Amino acid sequence: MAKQSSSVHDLLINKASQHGTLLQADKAALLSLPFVVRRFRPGQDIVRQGDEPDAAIFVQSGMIARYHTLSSGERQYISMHIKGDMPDVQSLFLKVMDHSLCAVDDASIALFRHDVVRRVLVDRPGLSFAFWRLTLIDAAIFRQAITNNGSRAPAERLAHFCCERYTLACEMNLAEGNVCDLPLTQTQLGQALGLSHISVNRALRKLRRERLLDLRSGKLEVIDHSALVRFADFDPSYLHQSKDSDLSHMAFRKRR
Amino acid sequence: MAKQSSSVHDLLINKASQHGTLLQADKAALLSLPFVVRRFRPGQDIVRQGDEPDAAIFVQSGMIARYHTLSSGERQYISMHIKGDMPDVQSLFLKVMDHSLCAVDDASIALFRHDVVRRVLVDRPGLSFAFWRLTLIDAAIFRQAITNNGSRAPAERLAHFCCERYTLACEMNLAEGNVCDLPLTQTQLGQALGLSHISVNRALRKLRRERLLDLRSGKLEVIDHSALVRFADFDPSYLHQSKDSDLSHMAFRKRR
DNA sequence: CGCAGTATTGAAATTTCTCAAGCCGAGTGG
DNA sequence: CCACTCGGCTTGAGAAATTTCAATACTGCG
Repeated sequence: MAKQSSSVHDLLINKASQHGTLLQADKAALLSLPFVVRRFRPGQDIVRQGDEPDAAIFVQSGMIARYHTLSSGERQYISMHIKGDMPDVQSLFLKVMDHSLCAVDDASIALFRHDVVRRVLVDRPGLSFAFWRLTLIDAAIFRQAITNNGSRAPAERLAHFCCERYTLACEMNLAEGNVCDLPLTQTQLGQALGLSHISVNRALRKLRRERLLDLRSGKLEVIDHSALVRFADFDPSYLHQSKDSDLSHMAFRKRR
Repeated sequence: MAKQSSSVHDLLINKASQHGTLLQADKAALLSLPFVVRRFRPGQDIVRQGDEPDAAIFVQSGMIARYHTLSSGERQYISMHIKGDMPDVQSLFLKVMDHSLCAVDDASIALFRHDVVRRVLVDRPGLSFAFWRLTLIDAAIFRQAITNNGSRAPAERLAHFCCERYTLACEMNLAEGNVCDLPLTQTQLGQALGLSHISVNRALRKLRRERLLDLRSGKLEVIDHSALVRFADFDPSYLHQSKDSDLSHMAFRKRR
């Protein structure tokens, strides 16, 4: 399904196809979208809270993160994004950024101008629905983060986060065996999970000792997947990976 | 702008108009949507995690809440919704519910069948964009909840939550002076904010003593708004209340 | 080789939670 | 009209968890 293609357009079409039923004209419209590629260094900001970007971001490689900055200067990471994600579709409709985006490691981003994308979406409901669905899945992931950070003890919380990251990496064929990239420092994990970096370290030690997972040098190794899922109380259905809403019956062709 | 109208259709049109530029045909399409009204008692579930609803929910009155149920049975509230909210647009595109919805107090809900709504959205990009925008604001609120629950001390956290609820109530003309409904018990507040009900009580005591707000018998009174906002580090821009993305230039009319 | 950033660990300080008990107020039934 | 009950609120005190502080290792890169 997600074949190894270096082309941004192919990636985009694959991603949209996973979340809607695309007509040939939809795919052609995507292929017609111009973009520019930019590279970012670890920690570098891509857009900042308060900005009014005029382009949508598509991740080609690497990991990027959303985060909030509190008035105290403290940082809270909101979500992580990898190849194939469009973490900034919202800026198509919400002019002012309410959060920032930064590169976590070396990342390559394709930028699609908002006006061009909007023009395509007006005429192509099939594409609108596919991208809309992607933003809804994003929202489902936010909801899980609320629950995870609010209701689970440190080790369970970290385990749940790792389950999610591993599952999403697998979906994009980015895992090699039971290992995938997770280039976050323990401090950053703490800022994502609402824990001190010390607690992250101790949670991690526990997960290692119980032989559930290992996480070092930016690589996550899932040692015992089923035990890990059980420990973390991880139910992947919120990721809505199966195209569970079959919209193919919809009369996309019917226009006047 | 939001005039006192008892009609669900008027409410719906007002809401959509606040988030997009609607053509006459868009409004007519909304008016043509059939719905049924249902009433719910406090605590009653509207849809449950795992359900596959065939209708979207529009809140006519009262407060309803999203929540997750953990395998331990513990409950985590995700978000609250009042008159004019459509907390379940996502089920148009994500078949299986990843969370539940329940009534917090007595609530009246209008139900719009998915197939009918989808049919309208296919032909009316202006409506799609308006509702899409609403789901994106929902997502922005989730992001704030992650940050609020992850980064703020109990009193600040509760204060921020109250700021948000009060601001949203004002937006819908549901506040009388500096008072609005907030019919949550301290236990429920704890389940929303990731705190024990004891901590909620102590946070509340602090906010009362400092004369920032009062909250009792389901009513929130904002005593010193500017001091409260400062204390909570509340910046309402994430609510995107001003229609900050002006899409009116878009060629909605251009169809073939 | 050495530096800077990251990881690890212990121990003290603090926060938050749990447990337990009493209070208050609305609704009920004698 | 009053006693009763139930759920929610309030408070204190001890227990438990988490954070902070501090010091030491480790690692990759120039």
